[in-house]
Amino acid sequence: MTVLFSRKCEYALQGILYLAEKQYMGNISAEQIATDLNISRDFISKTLQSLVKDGIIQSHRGKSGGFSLARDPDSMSLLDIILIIDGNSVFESCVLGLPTCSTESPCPVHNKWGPIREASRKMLENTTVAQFQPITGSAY
Amino acid sequence: MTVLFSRKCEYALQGILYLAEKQYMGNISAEQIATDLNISRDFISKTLQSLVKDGIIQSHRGKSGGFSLARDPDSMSLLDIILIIDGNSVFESCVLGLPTCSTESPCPVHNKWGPIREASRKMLENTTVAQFQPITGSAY
DNA sequence: TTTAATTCGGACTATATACTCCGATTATGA
DNA sequence: TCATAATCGGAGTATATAGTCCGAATTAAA
Repeated sequence: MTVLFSRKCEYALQGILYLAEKQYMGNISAEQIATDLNISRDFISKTLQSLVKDGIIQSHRGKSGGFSLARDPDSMSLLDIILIIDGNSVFESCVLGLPTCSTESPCPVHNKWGPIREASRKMLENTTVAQFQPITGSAY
Repeated sequence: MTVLFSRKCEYALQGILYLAEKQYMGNISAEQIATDLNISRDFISKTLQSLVKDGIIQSHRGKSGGFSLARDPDSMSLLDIILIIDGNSVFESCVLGLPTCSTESPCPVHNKWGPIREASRKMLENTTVAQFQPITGSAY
């Protein structure tokens, strides 16, 4: 079960953090990434492909091809990635799932939840991909 | 798509908040609840049935039967309900889904996330079902 | 120019969650 | 005692997400 973000989003974050770490090595194959992150090659491959479409990472086919970051990791926040993949429903939708809940007509929990929601959004917005290098030896 | 809790959990919270509001009316039928909350009768029924097993609410069969709270709404926190239905994975698991991430060997995001996780847990723990009455006229 | 390594893309399967259906059971009250 | 109104419980369907498979296209280097 996913905690907060979709599995696809989790894998994307893992993949990007990994690519940022290995940035100096140029293209890295899906095979290599899958092995290091202990994820199925086909699945991380699919996930990374969609990130290519989103312009977050680059890919190169053929021999010695692979994936690499498309943007400066300094200008890439975790929030950027989350918004692209999962959208902003995590930060907007009602916690109780009430369809009619909104800022104007808040459900019982809405106002209590607001500050926490804002804090997490800000944290993710202010945390860039670059901040995490090097991460080798950590939970990977 | 669910935001934070499972759909079952969302419906359970809605149902319990609703029952707390209508507490003085005694048994309320699944039919009635479904209509007021705009949820399928069969589904809210199933959800409430499992809450009966968990001892959170009571049920009575037969004519003029229905559901009612089993405990004092003052002593029922939102966290109680969430833990029973979704477990505590929301508060424990790694945000990035890394299986090896833990307090001892935290992933890059782990420590940044900690305070927010704690704040939300505390909020849910300190918010009782009783605090929300009456909620008629709000987002229901 | 050929071979090997790689992404790409489409179609497929698996699984968990969400949701429905309906008959059996139970209780009330006329 | 009978009709009615309700939960109970089990089995089924629907849908979204997760994950796999494999062949085609592409590229680098031998």
